[in-house]
Amino acid sequence: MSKGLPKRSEDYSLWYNELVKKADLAENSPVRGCMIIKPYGFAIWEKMQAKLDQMFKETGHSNAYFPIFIPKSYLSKEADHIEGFAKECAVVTHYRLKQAEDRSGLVVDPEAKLEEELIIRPTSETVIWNTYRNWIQSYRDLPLKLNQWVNVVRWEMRTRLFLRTTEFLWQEGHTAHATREEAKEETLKMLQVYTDFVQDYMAIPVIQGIKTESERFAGAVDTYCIETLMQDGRALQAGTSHFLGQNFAKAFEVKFATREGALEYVWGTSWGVSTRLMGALIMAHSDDKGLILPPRLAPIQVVIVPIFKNEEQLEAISAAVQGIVHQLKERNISVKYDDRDTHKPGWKFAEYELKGVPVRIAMGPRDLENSTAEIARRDSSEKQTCNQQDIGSTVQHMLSGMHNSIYQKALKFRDQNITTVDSYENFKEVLDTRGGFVRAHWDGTIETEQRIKDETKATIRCIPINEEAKAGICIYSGKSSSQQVIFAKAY
RNA sequence: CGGGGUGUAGCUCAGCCUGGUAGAGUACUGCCUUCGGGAGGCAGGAGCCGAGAGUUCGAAUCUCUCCACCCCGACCA
Repeated sequence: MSKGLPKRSEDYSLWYNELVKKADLAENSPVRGCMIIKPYGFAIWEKMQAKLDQMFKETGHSNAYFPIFIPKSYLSKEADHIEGFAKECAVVTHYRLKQAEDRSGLVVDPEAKLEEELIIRPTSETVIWNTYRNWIQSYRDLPLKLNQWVNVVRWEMRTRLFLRTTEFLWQEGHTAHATREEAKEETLKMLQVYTDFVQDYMAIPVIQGIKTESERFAGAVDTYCIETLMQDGRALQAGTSHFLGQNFAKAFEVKFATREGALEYVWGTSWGVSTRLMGALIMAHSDDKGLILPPRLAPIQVVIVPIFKNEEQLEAISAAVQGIVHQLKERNISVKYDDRDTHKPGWKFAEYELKGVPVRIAMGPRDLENSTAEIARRDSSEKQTCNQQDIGSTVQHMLSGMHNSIYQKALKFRDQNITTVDSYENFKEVLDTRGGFVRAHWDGTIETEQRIKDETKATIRCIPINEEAKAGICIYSGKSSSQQVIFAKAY
């Protein structure tokens, strides 16, 4: 393991890239734009998955699986949907390879051309709604609330590990309802599930909002989102929940008989979060020493490092450590005892700081004499000496305190970096100097939004849904505006 | 697809201008001393110098062609 990480203040982007690699989260794959998620990175993703999956089940959803291949014709059925995804689809055209004539390798067998080309799912609305047509006949079949954990492919031009990759992992929920109200309620309920998860588990504050027409999901009536702010002042969309109206039901002829016997189109929603959350997790909290993981998602919550000169010392320390491990496991705290003699304590300290392990316990001969241990917090770098018998409770308090502490820190940062502006001059100045979220009045037109984007690279992240709408004047056009919206430069 | 850059040890790179036995740091292997914040010494293994063609007695180095990757722009969760 090489030493040192670039400093955030010097090159934030490089810091992120290096951190992802050095903390053993992920690396680039032989295929451009794809990533190899390493065991440590995947362990974090698994913890996210486990909690989210539980939350989905608790809100009445079931998991299912739909195929990765989608007939090309399906994509064409919803007009806006084609528009949004056509440009980034990977397409399967053949089903066989053969030996080249000159034996130089394998070539695509031109004889094996598919009758209908298949696209690799960029999202699964089409195949799912095509299936829902067969599953839904009556109001008794509704609501239908499914989720799937899968990979999807969107052929991106520029990629970055976790933040934007050609293939990524996500979950996509797809629900069907009898009424508009119920579907809207579902859309907002899942937005709230995401909000709770990101705030309570990832320790990142969010702004809930609704997307403008140009940022809306292709095929949705409304797209709701949660927006987060990274340490460099750029925004990151952490999750989206779409109210699909009857768009897909109409495209795929999904109708149901009402209680009264009338035939009506079904109302739909879809919602997803992806491995991009890993990017948010990394960028929201970590420092120049490495990752800072919120305790509830850390694969290892506590690491114990023995400090010893010889075999006898190690044995004596190990015996005392067993009691500590027991105390921690009793409290469902995940703990790793690193008694390797191949690395020195200082090396291990740096290593676990790089990997964001929330609490480190060090125990050496001096501690052994005093029945103590040294406990260090990753987020604040504070160290304290603790009696061995109190370690379980001390660590437990420390972990929950740490969650609150990093959340509060992120919240304070976020709030300090929301700037309200009343003029375009001021708007540009804020974007150029401090970045962050910029709250401003907007006249509601695509033209204004586009011009601002072209001139400043800032986009409308969302129209907040938890703020009182106050009328005003658009900073760009001077026309009337019904509400302030949130602008930012975004990932 | 435009504009710029880079390909040499697992990784980061020097060497190229001015052709002459393939280098450093780090990582790796072994031994000794160390061990409360990324230790030190000694020894060792490691390379089709991106690919092909050319010039030359001789090419990592000069010439040409190709390929790959990275950065900056146009698209996006």
